[in-house]
Amino acid sequence: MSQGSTARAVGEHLSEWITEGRLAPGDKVSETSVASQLEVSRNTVREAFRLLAHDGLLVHEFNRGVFVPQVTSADVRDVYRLRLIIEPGVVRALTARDTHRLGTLEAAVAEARTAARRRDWPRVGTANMHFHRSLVALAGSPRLDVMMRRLTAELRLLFAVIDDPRYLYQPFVKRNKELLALMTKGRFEEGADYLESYLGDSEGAILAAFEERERTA
Amino acid sequence: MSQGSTARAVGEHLSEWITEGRLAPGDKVSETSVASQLEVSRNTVREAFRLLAHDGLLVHEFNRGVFVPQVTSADVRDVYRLRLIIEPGVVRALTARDTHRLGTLEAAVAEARTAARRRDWPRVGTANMHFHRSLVALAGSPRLDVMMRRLTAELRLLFAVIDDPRYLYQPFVKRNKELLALMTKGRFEEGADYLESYLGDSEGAILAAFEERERTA
DNA sequence: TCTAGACAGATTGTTGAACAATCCGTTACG
DNA sequence: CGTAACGGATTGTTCAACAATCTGTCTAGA
Repeated sequence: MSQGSTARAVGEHLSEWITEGRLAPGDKVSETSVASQLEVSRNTVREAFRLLAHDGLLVHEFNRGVFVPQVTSADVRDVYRLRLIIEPGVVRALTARDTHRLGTLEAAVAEARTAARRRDWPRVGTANMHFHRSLVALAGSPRLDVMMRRLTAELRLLFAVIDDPRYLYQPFVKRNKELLALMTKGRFEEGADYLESYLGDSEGAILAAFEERERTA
Repeated sequence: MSQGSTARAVGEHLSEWITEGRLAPGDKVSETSVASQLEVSRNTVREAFRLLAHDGLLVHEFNRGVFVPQVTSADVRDVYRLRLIIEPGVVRALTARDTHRLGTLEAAVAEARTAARRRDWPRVGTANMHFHRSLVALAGSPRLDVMMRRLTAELRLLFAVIDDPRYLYQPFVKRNKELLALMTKGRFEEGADYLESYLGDSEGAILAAFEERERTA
């Protein structure tokens, strides 16, 4: 199976189920049902639960079980508030030396490009996640990487709520590419500004969808 | 015992063992030894391990076991780099309204005061942790709270390496109190500046101890 | 002497069954 | 109609066992 732990494999399954909407926010995820569906032991499922709780994709309530988090517009604001602090900050702190360390970003852009051509929007989402994680990784802070990992995981949770993912994912492909172009030229200050407006737009789009949804509900 | 989960109780035990130096950085922590010492099942120990790994107090290596993280001066720099961004940023973003929301900070200062009088330095450390977590909580960002929880946990890990904790903890009592005084008066900009220099000093002190240690080793 | 590989012991990963504790929806009662 | 007891279902924890992997030792060979 996927190298090593079966618990990890179970975690990846659950992660897909969540990002693909097969498990909706608020849903309870029972140990026995997952165990029987994936043909693993209950104990292994529990370990997988802990892994996903680590990334914020599941919440654990003692003696009650694990649930897919109920996300609201407040969560959208919270996630983007942190992204708007972290990501432009990282870009602004870069110097000319870093121009030659953008390989992972280029890979992520290419990944998004081919996925978009194939209309494979979930994969575009993954590529986008990779892009922003790689961006933050340039700061060289292991702890910031952990934080960003969690943020991007929760980001996908937010996107999973939206009906039409294309509407949200499509703009990323172009804007990531343009941001990378600026950075390759060493124009980091411009890049940070661009990223700020880009994130602001993104937040606005998701927020609109959420507030619409909350109005009806 | 501590309400609810025994896994959590085991986690708290391990956490103490680490912060008190009974478990040193680099040490391997075996499942069976912990299970027999605390008279719980191996499975419960594994769950406790995951909880602490979540806070960065243990690292899990597949098929090899869990270890107390090996901390270096690079980790000191990383932790303080993030603290220096987060904490003064939070203080600067406060407004007059927040002047009446400093109860938890006052409690933490009081806790540190009484603990210091009793020469109970580990408890002073805990109080200091509470102070800074409460400070960041003022930002009202659940995700930032999670990040800060991890940072403070790792901070104690760093302190655990130092031989004489008094030397490091004592200054905190006074400076937290003074910072709180500024904030109570609504002088947040000054407070942020104060906090910056305070954190800078703290980093310097710990860094000196670490670099001395690394020179000998 | 040093390196490489095989072997054995110890540890982790996972399973399955079992039981206590807790939660939750239903029912019966006031 | 509200409430309290009841019972089924789910979680928390334990235990025993086995497979997979790691680690250190020992031997064989250059």
